[in-house]
Amino acid sequence: MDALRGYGELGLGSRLKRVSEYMMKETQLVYNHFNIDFDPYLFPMFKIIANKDGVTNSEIQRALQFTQPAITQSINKLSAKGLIIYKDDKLDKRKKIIYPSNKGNKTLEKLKPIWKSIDKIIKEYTLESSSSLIEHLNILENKLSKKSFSTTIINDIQMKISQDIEIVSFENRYAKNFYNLNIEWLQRFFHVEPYDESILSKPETYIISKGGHIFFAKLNNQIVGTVALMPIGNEGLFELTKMAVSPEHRGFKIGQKLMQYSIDFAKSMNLPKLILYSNSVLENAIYIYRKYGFIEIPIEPNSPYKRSDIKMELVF
Amino acid sequence: MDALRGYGELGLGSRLKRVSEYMMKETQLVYNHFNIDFDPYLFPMFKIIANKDGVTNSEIQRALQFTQPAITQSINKLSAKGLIIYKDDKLDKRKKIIYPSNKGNKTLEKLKPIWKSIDKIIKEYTLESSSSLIEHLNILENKLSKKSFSTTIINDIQMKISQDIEIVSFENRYAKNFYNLNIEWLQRFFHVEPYDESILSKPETYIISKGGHIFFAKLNNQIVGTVALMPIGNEGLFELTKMAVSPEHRGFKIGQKLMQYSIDFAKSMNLPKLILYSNSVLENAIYIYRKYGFIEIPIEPNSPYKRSDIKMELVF
DNA sequence: TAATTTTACATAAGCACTTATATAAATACT
DNA sequence: AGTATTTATATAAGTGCTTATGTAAAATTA
Repeated sequence: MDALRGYGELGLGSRLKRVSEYMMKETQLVYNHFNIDFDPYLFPMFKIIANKDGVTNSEIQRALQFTQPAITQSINKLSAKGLIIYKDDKLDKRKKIIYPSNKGNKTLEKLKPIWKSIDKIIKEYTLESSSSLIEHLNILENKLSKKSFSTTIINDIQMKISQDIEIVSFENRYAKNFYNLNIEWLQRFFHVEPYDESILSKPETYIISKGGHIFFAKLNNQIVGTVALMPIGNEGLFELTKMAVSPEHRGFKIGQKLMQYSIDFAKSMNLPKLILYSNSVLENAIYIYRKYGFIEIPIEPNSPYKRSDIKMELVF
Repeated sequence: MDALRGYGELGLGSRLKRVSEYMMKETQLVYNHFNIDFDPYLFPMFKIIANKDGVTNSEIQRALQFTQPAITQSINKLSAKGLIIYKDDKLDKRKKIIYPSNKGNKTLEKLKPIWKSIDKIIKEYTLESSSSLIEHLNILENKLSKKSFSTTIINDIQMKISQDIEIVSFENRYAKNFYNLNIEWLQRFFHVEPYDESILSKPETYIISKGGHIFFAKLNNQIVGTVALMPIGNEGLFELTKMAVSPEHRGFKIGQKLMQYSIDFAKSMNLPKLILYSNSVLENAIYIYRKYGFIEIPIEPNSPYKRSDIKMELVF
């Protein structure tokens, strides 16, 4: 029982507000999912700044028809996020000319695929002929209530990226990527031991030459994730380890793609099972392990990694 | 150059917000114009309270899908305006049951024609078939930019009321209306003199029997305004005086309707001119006098009214 | 050239929402 | 019956806008 809908044209103002607020909130969730420090309400301003390369406060104000203090405040927010920089106008000392910063341009590149997907999905939802504005709103709200807007957008983006992800095997030129991808989470969560340094610096020596395998996720010719299968003991037991995804590419299910590939590979080798060691602070990783069928088993007192407090296995 | 429009589907969220905010603001202007102490954002809540006769905070919340604090705050606002009253639920002591107050019901009666007009105009603007939501928004915004929404609504209501207004001549049964209508503004702006009391209490004696005329504006069988033409001296000079409109019916151009009728009447009597005395604080009245062609002339030192500081005449 | 008006931007406070949290009463669980 | 959970409402603080106002520089006018 949606009272606002029952009011028809009379409730249009409140109705528009409700839909708008919903979409803003959901868009925020999408930005959060992809770890982008950006707010939906900043979108119109930031897009103008990005398009025009050098605008003033009042130029934005005229283009958007918000009040001038609203623009000033949003600009301050963009500046606080480090997305824009100012230059003083030489000819008119009152003016502050606004440009996207380097970080701003990087953020923009991350935002573009999201904006593209939003545009696509909204078109799917609203490019329909109808006999009134209210009917169009009904259609839109019905679609939004079936599946949340954020989920739809996130899935759409993940699917698109997923199609473009290619899994490749180790080559020497990827050694540096292997190091960089893994050192990031090691440094962030734990202390990097000398043994870590060795294994990450010389994967050829420590993994490949011992009969192990390293796979990489490649997106647009860029290495964005990795995982290794390392033999332990000499009974054909393999450990899944050194899984990492670039911070800029989290949220695209790249970890899951690597995991699926590793499992398929292990099965094709007729391995009886895979084991892995992890730590309970690595919640996202453990979520993936569980999702792909790994079950927690007791960890031996002298486990090979000091930092591990969880051992899991996947029996085929 | 409207950047938001240029963004198409991508800018939908911001776009909806903009249209919504515009309509809210304009609706506020309409309420202000008709001297109704009400806010557009209170509309959905107040309509539920009015329809259901006895609702709780959380029932409203479920019907509108706002957050519960939003409802509590709006209810407090409605209460502060005196539009609602509470009763405690006997069975469940947590609940506060909300009803419209007497003032609330009165306000509701004033709001209904406005809501009716808003619904009608929005239907005119949006009951059109189009191939996308954005196109519908374009149509709506184009129409809103041609003539402000508030002006359109106010004119529509004024026109409807104007058609229903009937001007009638003095009868004894209207004497009380003549008194009440005039005493209101006299008390509000000035001090009521004994002579005022006499003339307002006995219009028959002081105006009609001396060859004067009194007209009344009648709306739905209710007297809502008045004006008098009073002879002064014995050279056929008439003074336009005692013009008043009920506070509940201001904004409907009733004063202008009475003025037009008086002028037509004076012309039909072949009067050479009309004069009037007023005071500069009565800005709305003077606006009407000027609009209908009255010109300010020097006021005699011993004018008949202590409170007058302006004298005007309209020569035919 | 001096005085006035306009333009560009900033700051303060208010408003209608939000999230987070508190409190009391009713209901469900064991 | 006693305890935990849920429900109904209130309060506090934050957010993105608004209006109102201030300040400095530029443009216009006298």
